[in-house]
Amino acid sequence: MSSSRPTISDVAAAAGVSRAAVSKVLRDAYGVSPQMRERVEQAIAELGYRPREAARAMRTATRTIGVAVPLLRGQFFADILDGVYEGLDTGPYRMLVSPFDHETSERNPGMESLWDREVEAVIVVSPKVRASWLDSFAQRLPTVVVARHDASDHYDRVVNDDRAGAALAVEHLAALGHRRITHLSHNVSGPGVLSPHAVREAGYREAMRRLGLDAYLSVVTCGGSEAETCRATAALLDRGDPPTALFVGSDQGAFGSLRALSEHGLRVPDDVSVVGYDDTQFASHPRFSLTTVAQYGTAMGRVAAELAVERIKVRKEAREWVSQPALIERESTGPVRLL
Amino acid sequence: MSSSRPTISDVAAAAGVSRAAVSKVLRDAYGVSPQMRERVEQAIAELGYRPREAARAMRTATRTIGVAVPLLRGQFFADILDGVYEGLDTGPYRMLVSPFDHETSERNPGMESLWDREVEAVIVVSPKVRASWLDSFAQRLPTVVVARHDASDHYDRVVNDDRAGAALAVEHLAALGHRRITHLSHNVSGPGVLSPHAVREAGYREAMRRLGLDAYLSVVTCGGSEAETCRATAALLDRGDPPTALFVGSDQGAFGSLRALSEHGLRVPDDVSVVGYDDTQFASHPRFSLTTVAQYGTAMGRVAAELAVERIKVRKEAREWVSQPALIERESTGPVRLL
DNA sequence: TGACTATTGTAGATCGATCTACATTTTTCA
DNA sequence: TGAAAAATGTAGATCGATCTACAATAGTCA
Repeated sequence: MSSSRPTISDVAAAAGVSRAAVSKVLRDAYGVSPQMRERVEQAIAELGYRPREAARAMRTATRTIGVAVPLLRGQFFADILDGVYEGLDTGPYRMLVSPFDHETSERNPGMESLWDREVEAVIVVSPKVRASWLDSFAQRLPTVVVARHDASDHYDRVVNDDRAGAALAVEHLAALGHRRITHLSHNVSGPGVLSPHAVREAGYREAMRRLGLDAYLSVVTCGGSEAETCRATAALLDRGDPPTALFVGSDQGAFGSLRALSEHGLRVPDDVSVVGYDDTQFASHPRFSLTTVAQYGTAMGRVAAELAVERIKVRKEAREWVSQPALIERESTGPVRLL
Repeated sequence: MSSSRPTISDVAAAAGVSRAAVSKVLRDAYGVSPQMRERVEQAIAELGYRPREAARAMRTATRTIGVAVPLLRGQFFADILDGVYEGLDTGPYRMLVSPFDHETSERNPGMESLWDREVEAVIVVSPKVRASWLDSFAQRLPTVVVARHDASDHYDRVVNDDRAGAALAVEHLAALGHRRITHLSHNVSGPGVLSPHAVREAGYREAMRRLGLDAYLSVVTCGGSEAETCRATAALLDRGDPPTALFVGSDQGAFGSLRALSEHGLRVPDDVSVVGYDDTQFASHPRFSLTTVAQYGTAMGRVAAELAVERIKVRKEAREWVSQPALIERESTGPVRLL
């Protein structure tokens, strides 16, 4: 009582009824007369009472879905979060976000913290942790993994057809006459991870071969930040014999490449064509006008939310949902320059 | 037991000790022999036991600080979240994020949901809700409000000196010879809110007057998204007599203005100079090279975290921390064109 | 040895909700 | 009217941790 948080007992005392009666009102349960409801609701309003989630969680499900994401830089994560929010907004589930920074290949602390808080399902973008860890986690708690290709009998997956997406990019560039197409890949994950970037790289190699461009295969691997990709691109340009086109593993990275090209005094697309991946917000800005492969992050988030809810309620077996990529042509790509 | 989550009793049974003994090991409390610790830890590992936060919260503080932010679009929010994470990373407090979308002027559901979860303090970016609501909330739970200027005896504030920031922008443009400087303000909040945008607008007016440019005062108000600011800028340009310089209330908005200028075939800075606010990631990209006012969002987040922790532990009275803005000159501003 | 202290462990109350089982009152209708 | 059914309310167990109070055991030293 007094200065600390009011409890259900305080409300009961104020309304002159039992704790059970208040609980019934809170839960909209059977057996409450209009008069009692009235009295209780007034007491609740007077005291500013709100039930403690922790106490509820002792007896009932939390109606909460947890989302674990790497620290929130990067437009693509924001797209996914938006989608999850949308997907849950109309239903009874709330969303709780646990950002994490210290993911290792052995464990994901963001997911563990959500497990501690008894969320009913977890949606996760976890690029580093090994698939076997995710798998054992998912045996305890319904889990939807976004943007990883590892197969699993235990967790749902929402993933883009990155192989097809890479093919779209390569075919587009090849159709413009490019042969020397370098792929800047962010495939930096360790063992036990089948990342989208690994699949994009495989898709790139496959498409290049299919188009008879084996001789021009060229992959540079670097981190996915703008700065790292900028550095990697600069190094590539400093080597003799630079490519006429870049297929970069993300928009974020592509912006870094554009920075490096600009600093090298090269024009886009006149000297070098650039294709990104994700179709993030800035790609469409006229200052970038970046040709890119859309994977529809918001839709992926929305689907992840739906799968999570489904899995809590009824479905037993794991499912996979694949988003179909589309090429968005803009002005960062053009015909190869004839010598 | 069996298939559901293991409890402390399961661990106790497996280790052949009492529940209290396990609890001691968990809390690193006094009175545990090395042998007992060994046995208990082994049982914990075997069962994959992790204590339920909800059960703990019934008896002890949660050691959690909640962060409530509008849905996560916008680089500036991401900067703040990063800062909060950094600020808490070394201490005992964890961070929980509650994104919200349906903030009204009467209440902020994200903050309420954190209160339900018994976080020990709340850090919030809440542009819409009235100050009086924040004030009454803060009387129940330590609260740090980021990016609002409303005075309060109950919550801490972390805020930029927006008046000075606006002056920096105006002075910079005036020094380049601009007179017809229009301010695109995102000051769209209702009553009971003293937003940074309101203060920037006031700062703009004050600086213009101080510089003898009263006659050129011109403010256009629009939402803060890129799209809305783009539309507002386009409308402004369609009116006759367009300004030679724009001071936009945010980088996000400034990117929208750049889009509109580009679509109108106007060059920056040759035809129109543009200044943003926030110094977000993309402002430094050569494709934008946006002159802007830095307010150091990451530092603000870090300070907010420190204030929150301080307030939980010891401090009783509310404090204000003011970040000093700095002008970052880039290539989106230049001398006014002589006719 | 025996008294005192330190160490190691446990029993059981407690936190604030939910919810079953049951008691009491009111309504229905033969 | 009176018995059955429906409506309304409460008592008290319960969830899984923490933590106080205390018991049992081991160690110390006059």
